[in-house]
Amino acid sequence: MVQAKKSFDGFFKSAFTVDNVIFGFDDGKLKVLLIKRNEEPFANYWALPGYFVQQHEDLDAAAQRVLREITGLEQVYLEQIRAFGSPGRHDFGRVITVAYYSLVKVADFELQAASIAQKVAWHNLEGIDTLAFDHEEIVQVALNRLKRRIRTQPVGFELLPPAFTLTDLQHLYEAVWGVSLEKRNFRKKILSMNFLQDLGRSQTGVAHRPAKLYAFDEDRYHTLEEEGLNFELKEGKRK
Amino acid sequence: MVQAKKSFDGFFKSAFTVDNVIFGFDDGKLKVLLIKRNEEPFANYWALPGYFVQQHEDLDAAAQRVLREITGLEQVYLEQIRAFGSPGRHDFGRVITVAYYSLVKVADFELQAASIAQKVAWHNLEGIDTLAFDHEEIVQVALNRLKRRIRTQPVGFELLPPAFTLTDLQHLYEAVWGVSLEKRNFRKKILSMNFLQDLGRSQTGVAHRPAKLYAFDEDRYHTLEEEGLNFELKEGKRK
DNA sequence: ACAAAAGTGTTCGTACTACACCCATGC
DNA sequence: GCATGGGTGTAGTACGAACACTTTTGT
Repeated sequence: MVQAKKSFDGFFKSAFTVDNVIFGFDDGKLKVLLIKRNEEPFANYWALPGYFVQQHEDLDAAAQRVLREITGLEQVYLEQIRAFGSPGRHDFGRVITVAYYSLVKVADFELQAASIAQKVAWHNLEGIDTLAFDHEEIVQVALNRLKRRIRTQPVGFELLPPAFTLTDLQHLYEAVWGVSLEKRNFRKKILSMNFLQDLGRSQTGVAHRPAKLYAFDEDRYHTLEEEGLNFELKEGKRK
Repeated sequence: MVQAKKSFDGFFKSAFTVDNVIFGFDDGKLKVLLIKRNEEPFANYWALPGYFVQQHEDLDAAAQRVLREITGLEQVYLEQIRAFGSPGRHDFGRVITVAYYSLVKVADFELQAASIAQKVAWHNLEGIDTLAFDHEEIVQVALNRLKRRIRTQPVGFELLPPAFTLTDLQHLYEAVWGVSLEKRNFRKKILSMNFLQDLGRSQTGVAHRPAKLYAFDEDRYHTLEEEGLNFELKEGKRK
């Protein structure tokens, strides 16, 4: 066995990292959390938070660690996107990265610069230009994944505060898909699925009729799902 | 820079492999191509075809190479699933694998045992029990991906011969989804999308009314897609 | 003539689309 | 009282679901 391993030694010269596309939703816009690197390569470039995976660390755990270091958050939506591994994507040698995306509630934490970063900041998705490594591509792929996921899985709520209005939810879908949706139909569709809990409270301090607040009832959703509900929204065609 | 790299040397001790879930469709059943390993670890186990990625090789290219070695095929549908990387999934050290799946036409090639394999054979998806490494999990994830993909992308045709009948196509969907579909509705839906080309020929030598043969018109599909067609089939509820 | 699969048309209900007006609050 | 977004009902349409019989071939 040790004999067998010997002949494969030549392959054990690579490293891998995880990179995390952390999405947030604030001010009606979809955001991504980026760090300004202070290490080579790509020092002073904006980049996705990520780091090398430890020798005995699970990939998911590594992604979670990166998330925790930057946000302090533990229990958030986290899903692997895929691996990116062009040779030559990293100066130090062969490094493939396993990309993840997570959905967080922006209000839940204060940004904190980690050891790898000089700065941490939310960026609007449109305004993103040159990022370190192949991170622009990763962000694109992450966004496409998110667009599809929120169509058929109730993950949008991960980006909203625990109590939100239907309009908040609609704006979220509009921001992610880049479309505008018809208010009445959107509300009917969402409410007909019956997994939103009317909190019996309303907004306060707004200069117009205050909107009702709702919460996503996860238990109820799972019950309905067992019973054959299939969550699915249409993107519509309007720009 | 060399200085900078030095401190990261500890991370460059890993290897990665690609593993390929090669799907085929034959005899009305969905199949997976497996090899019987002749090397440690897991010698004599059935496994997904896969191998170490070369130091300067692109991931997609590595997956293609594995496919070519076993099937001789080059231009086939190939898509990355994701990375699997529990520590301890490989005896030789830290090895993560990047899994791919491909869709091939069974009739297009003769199976040939590669250097890594004693035997190569198609296996029915149900009959799969113990595989090497975490390959059972990978097959499951691949199957789930395929189930979703064929709902909204015209990839099913990759599994069928260039000329096929509507019943062939229906059986394919039924096999992948594990449901039975209603013939008239299925045909109406498919034909209404207008991207199947009626070849003007029919089956021969069957002991019943011969079925018309169709081909998937890829150019036409792309045109229609630009114009806003959205391909989508429903799984239905019937078992 | 019989077996075996191909092929087809209609009805019904559901769910999406489009659209315009009144309501509650802050200033 | 005015500006601002919250909230609702209805009619038309399109699409999916269900369903049974005739047609063509080989044996």
